[in-house]
Amino acid sequence: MKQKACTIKDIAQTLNINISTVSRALNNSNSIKEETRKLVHDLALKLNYRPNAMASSLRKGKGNTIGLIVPNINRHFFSNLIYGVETVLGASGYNILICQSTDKLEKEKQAISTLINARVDGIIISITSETEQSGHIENAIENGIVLVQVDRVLHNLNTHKIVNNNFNASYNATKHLLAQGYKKIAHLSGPQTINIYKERQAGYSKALLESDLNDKSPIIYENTILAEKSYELVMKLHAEKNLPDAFFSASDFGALGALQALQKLKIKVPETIGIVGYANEPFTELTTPSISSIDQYSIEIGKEAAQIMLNELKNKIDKKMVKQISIEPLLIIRDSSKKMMNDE
Amino acid sequence: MKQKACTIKDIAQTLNINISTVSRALNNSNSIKEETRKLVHDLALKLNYRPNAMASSLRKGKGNTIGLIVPNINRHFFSNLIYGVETVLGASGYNILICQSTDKLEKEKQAISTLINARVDGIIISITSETEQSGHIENAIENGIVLVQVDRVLHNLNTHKIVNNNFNASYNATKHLLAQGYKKIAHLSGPQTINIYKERQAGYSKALLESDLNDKSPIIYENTILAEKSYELVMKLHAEKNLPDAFFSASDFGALGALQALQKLKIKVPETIGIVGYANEPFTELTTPSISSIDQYSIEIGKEAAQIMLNELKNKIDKKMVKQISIEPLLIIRDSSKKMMNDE
DNA sequence: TTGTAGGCGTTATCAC
DNA sequence: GTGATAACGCCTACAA
Repeated sequence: MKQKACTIKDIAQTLNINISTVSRALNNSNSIKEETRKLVHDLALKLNYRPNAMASSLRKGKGNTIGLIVPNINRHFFSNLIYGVETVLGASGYNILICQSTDKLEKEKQAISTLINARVDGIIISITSETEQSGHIENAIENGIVLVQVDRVLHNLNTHKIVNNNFNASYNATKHLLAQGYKKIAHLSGPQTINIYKERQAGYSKALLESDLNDKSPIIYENTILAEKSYELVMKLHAEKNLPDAFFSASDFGALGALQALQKLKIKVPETIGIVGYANEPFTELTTPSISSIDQYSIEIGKEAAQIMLNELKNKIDKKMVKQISIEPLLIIRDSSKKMMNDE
Repeated sequence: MKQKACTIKDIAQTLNINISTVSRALNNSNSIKEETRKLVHDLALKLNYRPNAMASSLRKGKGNTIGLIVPNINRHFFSNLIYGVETVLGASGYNILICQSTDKLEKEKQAISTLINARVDGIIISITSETEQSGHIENAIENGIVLVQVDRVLHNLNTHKIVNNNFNASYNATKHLLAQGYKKIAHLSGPQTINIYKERQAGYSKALLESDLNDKSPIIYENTILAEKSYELVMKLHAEKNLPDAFFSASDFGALGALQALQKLKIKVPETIGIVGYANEPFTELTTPSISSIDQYSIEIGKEAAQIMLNELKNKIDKKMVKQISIEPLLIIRDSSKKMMNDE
C-alpha cells in the first residue's frame, strides 16, 4: 500500500536536473525558466509529490504552527474560542496544535514543553486555575515563541492579552438588579485565584457600594459556580430563612442551579427572587424563565487573539509593544431578572 | 531575549564528548555509562536544552502527531469528540493537529493535504455533508497514514469506522412514541447526503412499518434540523390544519424549534403533541417541558476512535483487519414525550 | 537560469 | 561504551 514517498530528489533524477532546481521550481522562485517550472510541476503532480513539511520546517527553522492551550476543550466558551482561533489562523495557513490542561498546572507545563519542542511559532493560552507562577510560560518566550494570553490571564506576565472586562460586566449586571428593585443581592462566586472570578466579584461589590441600599455589604458565596453547589446553597439558605432576593452568579451554571432550587421550593423567579448569570450559555435563553446573562463574544475573542498573533508573527517590529485588549461583554436581560417590567 | 537554541552539538562540545553519545544519553539508551548519562542530563538541564522535535521527526520518519478533521469545532457533539480524542491521545504523548472543514469539501481536501504534508501518523475524520467521493482521503492512506472515520462516514471507504447506530436509536425512539399512543408521527430530517440522517430516517420508517397504525406511511420533512426551520414548519402545518401528533426530530434543534412553535400556539406538549429530539444537547433537559432525546456518547466515541488509532499505530500487524464499531445510543425519555405517564 | 555544496538537529550504523 | 559519519528532505548562498 504505502509506496515510498517521492521527494524532490526523485523528481530531479527522473528529469535529469539538479535537486535545487526542482526546489526552486516548486517554490515558484522567480529565477526559473517557465519551461522547467512546468516540467517539474507536472511530474510532481504525476508522482503525487508531497513536500515534507518537517524537512522544510527544520531547514527554515520554523514550522508555521501555533499551539493552543485551554483548560477544557469541550466547555462552551473554550470550544468557541478554538473555533475563532482556527477560523483566522487556518485561513492564514497556520497549523494548530491543540492541548488541554484539564485545569491542572502540571499538564499545562507539560503542554508548553511539548510546544516548545515542536518549535511552534506562537502559543495562545488560557491558564489553569492553579497557575500562579509564570516560569514555564516565560520559558516559552525565552525560546522565541510569541505568546498571547486569553481570558484567564496572568496579569504580571508581560505578553499580549485579550480579556473580557469582567469588572464592568458584573458591575452593570448588579446595577441592573438594583434598578429592578432587588435589595439583597448575593453573589455566587468562583475561585478567587482565577482573575476572572476576582474581577466579577469586584464589579459586583462596587455596584453595591455605589447603591443607596442601607446595607451595602456584599454577600458572597464562594465555590458555587456549579449547578449542584448553588442548588445546595439555595436549599440551605431557605432552610435557614436567609435567602437574598437576588442572585448574581459568576457562572450560568450557578444561576441554573439556583433557579432549579427555587422552582423546587415554589419560589417565583423573577417576582420574588431575581437571577443573573454569566457567560450566555446556550441554555440560558431556553429555561423558563429564561436566564439573564452576559455574553462574552467568545468566538470574537478567539479571532482577535489569532489576529494579534498573526500581526506579531508578520512584522517582528516593535517587540516591546504589548497589546492588552479588553472586550466589553454584553448584558442580556431576559425574564429571570425582570421584576419591574413584570409589575407594569 | 531569544538566545540561540542549545543543541546536542553544544552539549557535546562543552563536555568534550561525541554528539552521538549525547544523543544516546538523552534517549536513555542502555549502552551508556551512568556517569556520562548524568553528566549530559545535568548540563542539558542547566543549558535549558530542548530537543528539536522537527529534527527528530525528520530523522525518524514520523512525528508522533495525528490530525483531526471535523466540520465544526464548536458544535457540542464535535467539541466533545475532540475532548475524548485529546484525552486518550494526549495521554499517550501524541500531538493533535486540529482542522475544521466548516462542512465544505474544498476545505476538507485542503486539510487532508496539509496533514499529509505534515506527515501525521494518522487522521481521525468526520466528513462534510458534501463529501461523496473518497479520492482525497484515499490519498492519505496511500501515503501510509492510518485513517479512522467517526460518526459521519463514507461507508464504501475501507477504513476503521466508529459510528452511532442511528438506525436503532431512531427505531427505538419512534417505537417509544408509538407506545405512548401517538398515532401520526412526523420526522424532522436532515440532508440525505449525510449517512447519519439517512439512517435516522430509515429507523423511523421501519418502526412505523412495524406498527399497527392504519396509516403506516412516513411523514418526512427534510431540511428541518435547525430551530428556525422547524419553527416555521410547525406554524405552516398549523395554519394548514395538518399537524401530526408527534415529532421525531433528527436533531435537538429541530425539536426545540417545534417545541417553541407549539408553545407559541398554546398547544400542549406532550399531551397533544409529543416530541423526541436527537443528540442530547445540554439544553434538552432544561426546557419546559424537558425534551426527550438520544445520547450519543460523544466523548466516549472520541476516546474509542483514539484508542483504535493507538492500537493500529502500535502493532502494525493485521493491516487488513478493519474495525467497524457501532455504538448504541441511549434513548433518554423526558417530559416532552410522556403522554401515557401523564394520563396516569 | 542552473549546478554545487553545506547544513538545519537528530538518529542509526558502522567501527573501535 | 564511545566515536565518526552518513543520512532524513529540504533550502540557500555561492559559483558557474
